[in-house]
Amino acid sequence: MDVRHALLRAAMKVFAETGTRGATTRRIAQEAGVNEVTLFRHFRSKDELLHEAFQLFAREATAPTLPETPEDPRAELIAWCRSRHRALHKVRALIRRSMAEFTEYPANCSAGMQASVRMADELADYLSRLRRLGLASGTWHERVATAMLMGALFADAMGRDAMPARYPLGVRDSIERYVDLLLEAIHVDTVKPDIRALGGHAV
Amino acid sequence: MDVRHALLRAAMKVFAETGTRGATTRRIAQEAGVNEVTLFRHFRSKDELLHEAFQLFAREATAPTLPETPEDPRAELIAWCRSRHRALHKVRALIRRSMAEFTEYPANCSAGMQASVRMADELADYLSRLRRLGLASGTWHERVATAMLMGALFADAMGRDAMPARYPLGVRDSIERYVDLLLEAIHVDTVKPDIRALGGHAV
DNA sequence: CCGAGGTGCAAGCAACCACTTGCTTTCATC
DNA sequence: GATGAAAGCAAGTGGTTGCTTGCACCTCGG
Repeated sequence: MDVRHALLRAAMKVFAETGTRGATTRRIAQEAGVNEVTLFRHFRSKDELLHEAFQLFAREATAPTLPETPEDPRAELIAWCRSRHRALHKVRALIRRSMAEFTEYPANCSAGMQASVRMADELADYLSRLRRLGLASGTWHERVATAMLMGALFADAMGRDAMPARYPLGVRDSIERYVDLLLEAIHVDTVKPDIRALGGHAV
Repeated sequence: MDVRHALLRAAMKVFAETGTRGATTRRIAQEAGVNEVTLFRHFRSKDELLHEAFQLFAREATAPTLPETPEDPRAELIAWCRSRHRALHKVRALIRRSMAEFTEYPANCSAGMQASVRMADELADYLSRLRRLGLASGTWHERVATAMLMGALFADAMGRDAMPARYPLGVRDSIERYVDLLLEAIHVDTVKPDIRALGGHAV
């Protein structure tokens, strides 16, 4: 089963680099270090290979969770956002390709979108809990607040390397400040670590 | 020059549907309603056609502007965001394809990215003006606040039709609430229209 | 020692790709 | 009515693509 797994991984890599049309069976086989004929001995067609590769990829996705009972919202949200941003940024090329081919091949995109929806559900529930526990207040809509934070994370992960001018701060600082903006917006009183008291703010 | 223009428009349309590799000269010519040979009489190669098509597309982009002296930040920001969201959503297929091919063909993507950076500059400047005029306050970074709002708009425009579960509210309401969240985050006191006082908030 | 299963290799298939050639048709202008 | 530019049309070039065939090799367990 070693060759099979190598082919699946190679398929994902080549797909991320060149998309479905550009991911030729010759390139995938070469990337996996096997003969092209061997590819067709393990998979009936290129489509089947790509399909199974996407399924495997979706299964491997890890999901960090927000705590059921919030204790330190700021710390918990920052940790969650960092983990999420890291995961997005790591597979940004693949996400870009999948999104581009969403109309053409919706199946290849659906796994990632389901994961995205699950993440959004989790964050929205967490924000609702904050309000229910009296840790947050205001007239905000938890789905909109979720869309805002996750949108910022997503756009950051996708565009940071392509448009550095739009992201003068480092990833760590930026994420911290996204969370701080959201916390202000939903009226969460945070006890920021001492370090921040010294750091001051933007020029 | 009519045929030439039809070819350029057809090239953009087919590219948005299928990407560079999928945009064959046959399909583009068919879409433009001309013979494939005619395509090569007007453009030396497929690459040249696509390149000129991107340039034309970038020239046609319109740019709504935020006022130099803010008067009603909420209304001005909502209008700006709506216009920006509409523009993004209209060409979302093209943006997705361009982003996917950013690594392979950076040139095709650069025009859109430049427009995006210009927009971000404009918004960041506007937010700075708000603070300078005493209309906003706090320790937020104007580039991060900009990234957050534009990220929300971008992700919304790209993902709303693919993941409706994440966007239960309509476009108009959502944008209004993105802006309201941002205004709370950067401490802008807004006088919301009376309608909102009646509307209540999320369940 | 045998045979079965997995692999590599060379070659080939039909379809499609970007692009070219040679020729005919259209049509406004002189 | 002649002329020239722009377009259509049929055919063909060499290269790539997904996929197949036939055969040699190699490494196992029995």
